[in-house]
Amino acid sequence: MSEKLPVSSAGLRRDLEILDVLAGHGDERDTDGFGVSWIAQRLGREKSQVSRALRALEGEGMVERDPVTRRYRLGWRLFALAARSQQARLVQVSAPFLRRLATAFDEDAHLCVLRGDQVLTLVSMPSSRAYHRIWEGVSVPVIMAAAGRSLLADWEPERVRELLRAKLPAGLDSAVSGEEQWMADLDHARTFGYVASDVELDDSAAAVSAPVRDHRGLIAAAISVSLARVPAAPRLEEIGRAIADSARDLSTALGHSSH
Amino acid sequence: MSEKLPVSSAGLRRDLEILDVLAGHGDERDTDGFGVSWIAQRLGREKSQVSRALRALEGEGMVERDPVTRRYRLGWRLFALAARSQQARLVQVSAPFLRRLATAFDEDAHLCVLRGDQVLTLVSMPSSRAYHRIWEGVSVPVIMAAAGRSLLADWEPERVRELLRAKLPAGLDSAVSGEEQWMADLDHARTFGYVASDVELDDSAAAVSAPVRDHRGLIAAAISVSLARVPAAPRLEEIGRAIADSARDLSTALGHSSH
DNA sequence: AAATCTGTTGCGATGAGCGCAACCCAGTTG
DNA sequence: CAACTGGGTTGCGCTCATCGCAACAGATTT
Repeated sequence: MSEKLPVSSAGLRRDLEILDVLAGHGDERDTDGFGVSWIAQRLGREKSQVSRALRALEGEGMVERDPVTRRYRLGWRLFALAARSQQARLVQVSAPFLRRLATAFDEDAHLCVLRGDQVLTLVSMPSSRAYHRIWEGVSVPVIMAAAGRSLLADWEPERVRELLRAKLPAGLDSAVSGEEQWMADLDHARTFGYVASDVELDDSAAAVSAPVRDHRGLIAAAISVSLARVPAAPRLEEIGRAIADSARDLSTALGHSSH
Repeated sequence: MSEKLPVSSAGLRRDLEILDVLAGHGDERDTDGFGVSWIAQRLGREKSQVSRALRALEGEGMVERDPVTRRYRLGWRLFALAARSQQARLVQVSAPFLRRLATAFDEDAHLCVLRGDQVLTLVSMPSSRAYHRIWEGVSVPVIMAAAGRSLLADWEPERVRELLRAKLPAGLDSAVSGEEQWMADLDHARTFGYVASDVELDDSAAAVSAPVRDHRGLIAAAISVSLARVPAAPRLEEIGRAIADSARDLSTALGHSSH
């Protein structure tokens, strides 16, 4: 099982793989951190390697070790760094807008950005619903995410079609219709400032999203609200407009002077 | 200037020094990032080294490069890592703080988060008292919970008033006075970092709570300590300050850089 | 055009990190 | 008790990834 990858900085990649494991893979249950062997097995790496890497990371404050259970978790330094990243500002500015939406409809409201062909959720304002999956920090393929419609709204139609053809599930008919649906959705997002879509992977029934623009007018993020039940058409439109309004106000707060 | 330190993992240290520089600059002004040479000089390292390291970091999403100014700044991946583990870490890290408070005052200490308009208690640290009600996993309306004052501290006043008018029990006089009391409490929480309130549904006589902020600067939770007897004013203030201190330290441990 | 300032890259020497295996330390089990 | 299991650490040669220099390539400035 000896890897002969071309090269880059292998150490960095190893460290980041470890941090990714420690960040917990979405499933929230295991809250006590993880042990060396478990991580090593999960990554398919040598225990010794992981052990040494973790000690180094601990020395730098990137991870912490529970002195009694001897398990590792992410450390203070990582969080301190994250606080200084560009995204932190975006999050702070958007918080009140998300809160407003979350309480107005009592549904989860999210702020998402596009990273490559993945949609990354930066913030989730939870509703009062019983139990909810945590999406913060999680990436999903852009074509699977409701917010994807808003994030791609400004793309060249050709590029969108390319992406869809590469990524859309193969079934021919559904793919073609899916593609047309997508183009219509993007059009709707551009025209009305919001777009509704049924959601593929969330447990919600539908979602509405709206693009957020930065000071240059580029789409920097998307607000998305997931709906547990699909409302009647007029109500859906009303919700859509509310979200579009929020997105526009947020854009203004970010320095976007509305065209 | 060739370093001959004993060294453990030198690469990691180098990478983190670079990230620190990118994060650093303390000042919040319009930093559009830093160039290779500047960073190299600041760290006393070879340009080439820094250049290569940065490219690797960029490839992993730890830093991003402005395509026009060619300057680097912290990337999305740090933020995503932090956001993903935030919830789990909150529970872990808060435990010692809660325990310290619980033993210091011999009163129950709780960690609560906001879900929509409900307050959910994640952790309860029991005092030595005989009778102890279990709150973990229990949701109560935000306006009924002592911790609510801390959790809403960052809300815009209009939004709070909206919520109160919708939810506060109808009796006209009490509602109005209740509303004013609430706004005063929120003000107190913001100014002093803690707030005391008499409790509506607990069997305790009063409670003190304090807001906890995460790496994004958002109020992620509240520490609350319920008091069996209302102490004299000076003592109450002392307790409040202790809780505020705990909350501040916990915030720091979560990566909140107190601006 | 020369001078600077930026950032990237080719290359040989060398030392840091890899993987294996041995080891330590607790708990379990027979 | 000895044998076993599963967690984690460490000793040690071998190899290859990284270091630093110096040359290079663009932009800007003089």
